[in-house]
Amino acid sequence: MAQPLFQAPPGTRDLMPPVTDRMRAMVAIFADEATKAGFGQVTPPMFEDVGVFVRIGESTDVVNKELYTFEDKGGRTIALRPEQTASLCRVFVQRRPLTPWKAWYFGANFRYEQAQKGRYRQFDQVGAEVIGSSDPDIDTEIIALAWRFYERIGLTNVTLLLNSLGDAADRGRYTNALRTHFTEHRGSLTEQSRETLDRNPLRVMDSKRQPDQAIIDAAPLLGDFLSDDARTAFDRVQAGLTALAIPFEIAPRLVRGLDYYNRTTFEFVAPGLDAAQNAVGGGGRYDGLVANLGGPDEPGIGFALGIDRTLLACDAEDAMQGPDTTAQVWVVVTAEGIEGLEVADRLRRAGIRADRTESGRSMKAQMKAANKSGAAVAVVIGPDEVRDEQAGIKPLRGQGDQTTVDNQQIVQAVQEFL
RNA sequence: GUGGCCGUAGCUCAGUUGGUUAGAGCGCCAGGUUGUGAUCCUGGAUGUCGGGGGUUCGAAUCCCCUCGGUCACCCCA
Repeated sequence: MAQPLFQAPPGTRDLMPPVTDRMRAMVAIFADEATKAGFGQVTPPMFEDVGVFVRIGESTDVVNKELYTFEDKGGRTIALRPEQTASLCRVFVQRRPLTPWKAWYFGANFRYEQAQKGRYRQFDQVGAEVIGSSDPDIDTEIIALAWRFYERIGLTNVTLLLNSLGDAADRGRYTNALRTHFTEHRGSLTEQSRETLDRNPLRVMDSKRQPDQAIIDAAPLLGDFLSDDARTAFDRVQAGLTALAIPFEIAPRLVRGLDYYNRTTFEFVAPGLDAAQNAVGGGGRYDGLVANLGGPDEPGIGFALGIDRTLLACDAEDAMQGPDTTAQVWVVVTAEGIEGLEVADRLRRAGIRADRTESGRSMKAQMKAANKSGAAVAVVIGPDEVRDEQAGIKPLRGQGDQTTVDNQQIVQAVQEFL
């Protein structure tokens, strides 16, 4: 049937091996890097009071049109999280851990969007946040965490784009300058950009539409609007990255889509990823968001990395292959008893990946399955072996004849082939 | 939300200007080898041709609607 009765909802996928194996390994590497850097894992619920996410900014698409919301049986308005930074800020406000608080996370996010390559309605991210410090060296440290992660998974074709949005006041002055500039050229802008201009002039900078490019190129640059403080901090971050030998590219027009960002913002782009969506990670400082959520006026910075997209980027350069999950040994049993179960269990307890064919199949069928599994060796047990309390040990690759060992020697005999 | 392309077996796909019981390869199952895989040979099973409606003597093929996939816009990881 080409279209079964039920399918995964649009924009969602069923992740299966080997993708699941690679993702698991990737998350384990991130966990290791984050732990080494002093971050603790935090797992907030996948849904929150919708208000938590509304604080991200009402002019962002993520909240004004992509939010999955529903009313629960208690009459609360709940939203599936579209990202986790706001959730982590809520955790901070509710739990009040000591500052600076360093937390990392992993999990699914949900956005109601039209799916395309690298973009799904449910997608996994790993991320890290530091709340309670405005030290620009923390900015560097957070960027370094992401960078070292990419290095560890073997992804080499990644570009770090860096910018500073300045403080709220700088941003306000800059936004006004942009509004003036774009309004002057309003007639030449695409219709979509004109709409964006009315909502949020900053975001017009993000347009990839050809007719807009000339006007965007002529627009004032954020760098000219930075306060001395913001400028000094930005310089310090650049010095830090240089000291850590982390290459970066200043992207004066990098304007990230979430309203809460200020000062340091960055994005990781994978040019090898053959898709329109080639930003594999991004983040920035969000001083003010915690206060917005009803907490103390603590600054914060963090990033999120898309697991799906990162994996796609890895595909482009054959990186992050994931663990070997093929069976090492196949247990072939044609006797009536339960020897197959027993031997497989014994091998597994010895740490060996051992599998078997369902009982009752012919020896030929079982050997075929053994061969196809990729196992290096088969343990063969028929009525004769059961009677003699022995087992046949048959190499499945290369040459070598089948040998016979005592039942108690099976694990040891198999190990010689691994 | 908008647009392009695409829906035929488990998978990849063929199917002429509409014309008999809709095909191939791979995979799967069985046998050749009554206790031994890979190669080889033989045989076998599986399709509401995504769904609904229409045109027609006749529709996988043409028309309409609908569902789904994919890529792109928008936006973002």
